[in-house]
Amino acid sequence: MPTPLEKVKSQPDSMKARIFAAAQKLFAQYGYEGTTTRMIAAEVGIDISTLYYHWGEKKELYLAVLENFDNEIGTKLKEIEAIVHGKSLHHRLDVAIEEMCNYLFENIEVTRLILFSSFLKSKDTTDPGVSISEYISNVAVAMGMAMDKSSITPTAKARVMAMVLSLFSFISGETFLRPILDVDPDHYIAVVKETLKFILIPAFTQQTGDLSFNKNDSQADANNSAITGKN
Amino acid sequence: MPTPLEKVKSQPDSMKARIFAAAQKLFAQYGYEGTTTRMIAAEVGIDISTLYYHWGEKKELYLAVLENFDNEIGTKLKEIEAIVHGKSLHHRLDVAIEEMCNYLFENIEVTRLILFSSFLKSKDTTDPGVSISEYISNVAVAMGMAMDKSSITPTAKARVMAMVLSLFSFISGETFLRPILDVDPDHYIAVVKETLKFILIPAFTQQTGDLSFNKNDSQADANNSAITGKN
DNA sequence: AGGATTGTCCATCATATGATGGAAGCGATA
DNA sequence: TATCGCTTCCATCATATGATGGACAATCCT
Repeated sequence: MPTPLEKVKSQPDSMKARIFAAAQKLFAQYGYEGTTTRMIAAEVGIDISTLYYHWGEKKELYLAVLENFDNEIGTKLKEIEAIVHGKSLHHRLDVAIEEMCNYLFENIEVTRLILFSSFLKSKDTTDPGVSISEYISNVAVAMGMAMDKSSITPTAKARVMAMVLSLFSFISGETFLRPILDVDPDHYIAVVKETLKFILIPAFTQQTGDLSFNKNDSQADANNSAITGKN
Repeated sequence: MPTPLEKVKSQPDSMKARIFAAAQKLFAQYGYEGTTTRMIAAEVGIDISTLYYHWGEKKELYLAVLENFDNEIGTKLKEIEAIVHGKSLHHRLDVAIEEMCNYLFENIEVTRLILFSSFLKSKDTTDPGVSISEYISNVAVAMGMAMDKSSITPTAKARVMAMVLSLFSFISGETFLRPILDVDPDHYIAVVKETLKFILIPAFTQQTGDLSFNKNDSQADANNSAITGKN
């Protein structure tokens, strides 16, 4: 049975869903404090009263946006895990980076939102909070960095975090970072994927002995140091 | 000759400097919109009029905070470059990560601020903007990824970006991430350093020959032209 | 048709916030 | 002491914002 939010989203033309979409976009662009109910209403082209009629107070709308992301990201992670289950770590990373990039780039606003809502303090005491921690643990287990979710070392968690942070940063910062790279949106996605693979795959597939979790991937260090050439 | 801002900071007990410090802290915690002049005044323990007397409008104070960071980070990067100049890339990365972590952890608020001010849109048209782009180019050149600042490929810039983003994310998100790792502050710094080295050093020093996953970028070129090669 | 329900907007309120003017305090100097 | 300049605070304003009540219109149901 669908959650109340799923029911709303299943009718994208409904006023409640249109308001939701506008709110998602604006909250992500300007943050919670920086977004006013009037901005949201204007984006939809309605009166603020209509907004309040459908959603009640601003915070309710904000929480719905967060809750929605939480569900979506969880579903997406399970999807990816199903695809790559049993494959080599190298292959898993490749697919995961590819898939997560595609997904998050289609939802840049939400990606921004989750990063900011996690990092920025709220003056309100009622912090919503998305279950990022849960996902990190799941990924760590899925990558074979721990036997189960209760026995994950801080080191392992931090390494998964590094992956997530890189990914989220590149996508959340697109409007800021892309002009620096001076590429068009499609190229930006490609560059980000390539960069993430460049950064992450060597780290996780190397044999360094201090990794208690490395199981099925022995990537001999080919000493093709193309970058170290200088000096 | 000191800049106006340096002059202010040189007298830490002066009202103007105390206001500056409080503003820096609060802007970083709550963002620009989420911070009110009354909050800043309350933090210092003064009336808002006193704040306006010393700094004028809110935006002026905000810009000063950004400008200050801009100067500090630029200085720090030059310091690090001076220390590691001529050393191996591995050693440079090791020192740079160590030094930047130490520095940024001593200035978590400012680190947060710069990340948010870059990533969050402002309703005001006058975007301040810090010269991140400049620093990325400098680092790319310093790492031997390009001959000069005018000939840096998007790929090279993106790789430097990945370093910067990881670093900034881990530090900006400390209040959110540390509870997930469940470690004390000192341990958190250590874990972050170790994780960044784990992630970054293999990528930049081993270069396992396969950027095999991505299509076009065939740059198996030897020496430092692998990245600098303009396509 | 007639009434109820639903959805939308206009007008409005209460509060928070950016900003200012003026009075009062305080120290230095003549 | 009197005066001046610098600093701080109180009172206040104008606007923006979250939120609400009520009027009006459209739709549905009998």
